[in-house]
Amino acid sequence: MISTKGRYALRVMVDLAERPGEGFVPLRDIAKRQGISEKYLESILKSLVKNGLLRGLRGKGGGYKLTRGPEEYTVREILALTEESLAPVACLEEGAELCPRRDICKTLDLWRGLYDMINKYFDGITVADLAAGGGSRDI
Amino acid sequence: MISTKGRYALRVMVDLAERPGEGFVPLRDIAKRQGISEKYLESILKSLVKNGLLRGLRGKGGGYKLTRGPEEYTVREILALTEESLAPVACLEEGAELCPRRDICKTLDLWRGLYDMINKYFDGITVADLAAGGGSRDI
DNA sequence: CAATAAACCTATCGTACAGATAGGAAATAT
DNA sequence: ATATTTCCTATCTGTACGATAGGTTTATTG
Repeated sequence: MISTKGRYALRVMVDLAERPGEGFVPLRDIAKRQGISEKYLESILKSLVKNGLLRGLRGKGGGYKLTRGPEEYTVREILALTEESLAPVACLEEGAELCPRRDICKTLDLWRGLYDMINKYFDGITVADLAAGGGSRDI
Repeated sequence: MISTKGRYALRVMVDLAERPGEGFVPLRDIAKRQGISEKYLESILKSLVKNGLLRGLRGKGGGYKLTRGPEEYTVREILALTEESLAPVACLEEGAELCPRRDICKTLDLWRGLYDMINKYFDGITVADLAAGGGSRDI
């Protein structure tokens, strides 16, 4: 289950991708457009800045901007930062202690296959894809 | 994230599938083999019985048995019972209130695609597949 | 009929984490 | 100087996961 943190992070990235050349965009504007609490969003953007996906500038005229082109961010990269883990089961999480049943477990391959599939899916979609494709296709 | 409930349920189904023609298998034996607390497992099996995936018989010589052939249970069916929801995001859960941003949301299609993919994956694997294929392939 | 073995039922509990809120400190512009 | 904005730290609440405990009903067996 993807948390609001990850979902909000993606929406912010798309929001910024839709404003190329506008320089630094203040959190306030993003939060208002996206209908997300400013304070909560702040904590999310902090981790994106810390990991170099965004640049933040303080003071008047400050805000946030992308550090690369939208096509250079994969969905996976963003979710990996904001989610605790993308692994579908605890025993596949990084740093998990080795399951004593791993050699006889009849379900382990099921989870490995799922994990692989999800990772590939998220790897294959960029912020640019979301900005271009998403939204109301149901016309 | 799949909970222990769903993971344990699958392991129990496979465990029973590996014992065809043994009649009713007591919870005690399953729990011991799988290394799971009896009491906890009990609550999981209850829901499987209630939904007709297993038959339970009380009293001496009682236990649990499959109600169909192992190839007639899909993984999805089992997980759907034990997991609260398989939807990757809250807005896709059944009975969720309609998101007011659903027509402009740039990420909704991303989640729909993921949900579809996961459902198809789980639909395509049966308990018989798990019993046959899983485990140590790394020989 | 008594004893035993098993599923069934109800209630409780601790812990962790998601989701959020609040208040202030530091930096940048005008 | 003042306004604006990110940055930092701390705190709070509800909820669901994961588990445990004790008792009740049903069936078999000697």
